[in-house]
Amino acid sequence: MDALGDPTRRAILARLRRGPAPVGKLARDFPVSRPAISQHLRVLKEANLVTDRADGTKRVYELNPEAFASLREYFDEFWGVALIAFKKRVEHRNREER
Amino acid sequence: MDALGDPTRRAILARLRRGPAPVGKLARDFPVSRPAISQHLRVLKEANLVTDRADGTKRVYELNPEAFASLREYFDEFWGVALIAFKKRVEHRNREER
DNA sequence: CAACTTGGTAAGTGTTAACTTACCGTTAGT
DNA sequence: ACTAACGGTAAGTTAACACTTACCAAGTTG
Repeated sequence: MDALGDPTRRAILARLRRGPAPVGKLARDFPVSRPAISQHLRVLKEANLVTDRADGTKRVYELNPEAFASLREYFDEFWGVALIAFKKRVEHRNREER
Repeated sequence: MDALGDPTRRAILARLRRGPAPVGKLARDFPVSRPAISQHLRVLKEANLVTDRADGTKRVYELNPEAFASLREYFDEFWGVALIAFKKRVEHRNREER
């Protein structure tokens, strides 16, 4: 979640939706230096949002489907708890008004 | 999305799942000062994640359901695009292997 | 092997932002 | 009206972080 806080990282993820890409190509697509991209990719990798593999001298980064599954799970669970609590409050209020 | 970058703010949201709460109560539940909570709440409010209303001298903050709906929408759309791109790549690969 | 491409990392810099204390306005109760 | 409770805001400090340049390691190609 912390990894999603930075706009550049979100942009990198958005770019990776279209398919895997090596670091250099990503750096060319963005108005920041290649090392900056590398550092962002490290954060994204530590957050398990992307995976990487070597391809010659290149290193290809790709979206990690599992991460987004668990991210969605997180939201569903969060929202689920909130809904249950909301229902309980409504019931409680009705009971008092009776 | 930027608003979700901070752990304290996520904790505040998690607390608000259980129901609305005034600033002072939130401040007592967290290891930071009341002004810090106020500032976080302002960010959350600007991000439309919470709503607030006056109640005497208290100010009650509450989760905003709409925000989470649109947040989920965001993820669904994001993930949808990625899936479509993935499918296209698979088809393309099959065509080439033939 | 030599030259080139690619990318990770170290070191340094500037800005942001999360926190603190201090202060002020507003509402409630006696 | 006075006092207490509540909370927003201003000002200042400190730590985090997004970025840069410089350097180095590893792989590919002639």
